[in-house]
Amino acid sequence: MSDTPESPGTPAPPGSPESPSPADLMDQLARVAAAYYRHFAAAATVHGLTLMQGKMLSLLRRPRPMRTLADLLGCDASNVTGIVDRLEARDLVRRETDPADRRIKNVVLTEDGERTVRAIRSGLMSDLTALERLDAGDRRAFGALLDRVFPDPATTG
Amino acid sequence: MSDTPESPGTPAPPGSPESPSPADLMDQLARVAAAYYRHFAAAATVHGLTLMQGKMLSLLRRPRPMRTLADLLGCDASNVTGIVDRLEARDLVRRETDPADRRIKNVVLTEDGERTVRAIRSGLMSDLTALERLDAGDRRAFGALLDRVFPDPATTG
DNA sequence: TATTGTTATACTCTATAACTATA
DNA sequence: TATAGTTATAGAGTATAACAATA
Repeated sequence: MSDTPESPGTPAPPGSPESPSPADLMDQLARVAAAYYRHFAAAATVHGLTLMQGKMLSLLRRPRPMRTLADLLGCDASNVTGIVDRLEARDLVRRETDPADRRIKNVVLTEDGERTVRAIRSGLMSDLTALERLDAGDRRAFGALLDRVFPDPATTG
Repeated sequence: MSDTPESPGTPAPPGSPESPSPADLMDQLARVAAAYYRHFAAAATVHGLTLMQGKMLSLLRRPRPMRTLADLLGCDASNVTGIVDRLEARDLVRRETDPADRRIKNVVLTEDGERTVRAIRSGLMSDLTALERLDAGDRRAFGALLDRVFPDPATTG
């Protein structure tokens, strides 16, 4: 290995009592976000799904209008058509026209889709064994810090 | 807003002293990773760059072989060719053949590329204002927890 | 008129396989 | 032989603009 990806900036030396700077934390968040998606994509690939298809399924704990899915995925509404098309072709989701507003199509998990979502979550969880090793105090602290840095709109507003 | 993305699982009620479960933290990490990339992509878009192009530039604090870039991005080597092509066409990076091993091409930031990287990082940092508001103790605790859950290969090995 | 979802289009990202050139 | 990088290909994700159906 002739080219190690050493961490950027000037992190504190091992065993030092110094705190990382905000910029150091930003770099660490970049690494963590990349690692999370690497694990998630691997868990989705096991079931022949892409990252986006896996994300989509994960959003369907309850039926959602196409439009809402676009907002939650952070992509244009036109993309959702194709992603849902491919999931529907594999019988993982269904489109159901909303009786109250016939413009809206709610996307619903099939039984196969529910099984797949559970399997992806379970596979991901078994990759994140470090979470299981945190004691209750660390979990509370970690959750609180994550929430401070990226406030949850559902919790906040 | 008729369709709120309420958090999954059974999170502790507001003000409760209860700790989130490992599964709750996994969901929170999903939310955080998505939020990080939403901010990062927005910072890259300001400069007319895609998420992958922005990621690529961010890896080039020092020159890197194409192969290493593929490993760091977690994609096939053949993709790097195209991504670097597009960045090179915009004079943000250069390819330089390694004198010691003429098979290797090191990708180097141009001055324009360096400016762009700084601008992206600065734009991202100003989106993550919550990081600036953490005191030294919280930063140290947050960094340590992030490292426990996603160990840094550079620090660990 | 406004909103939901689809289609058409063009571009980017992606993995696979086959290739060139270096080692 | 093995490795670094490229090309060709096909499929998936992406935004934009134009459109139909519904409100």
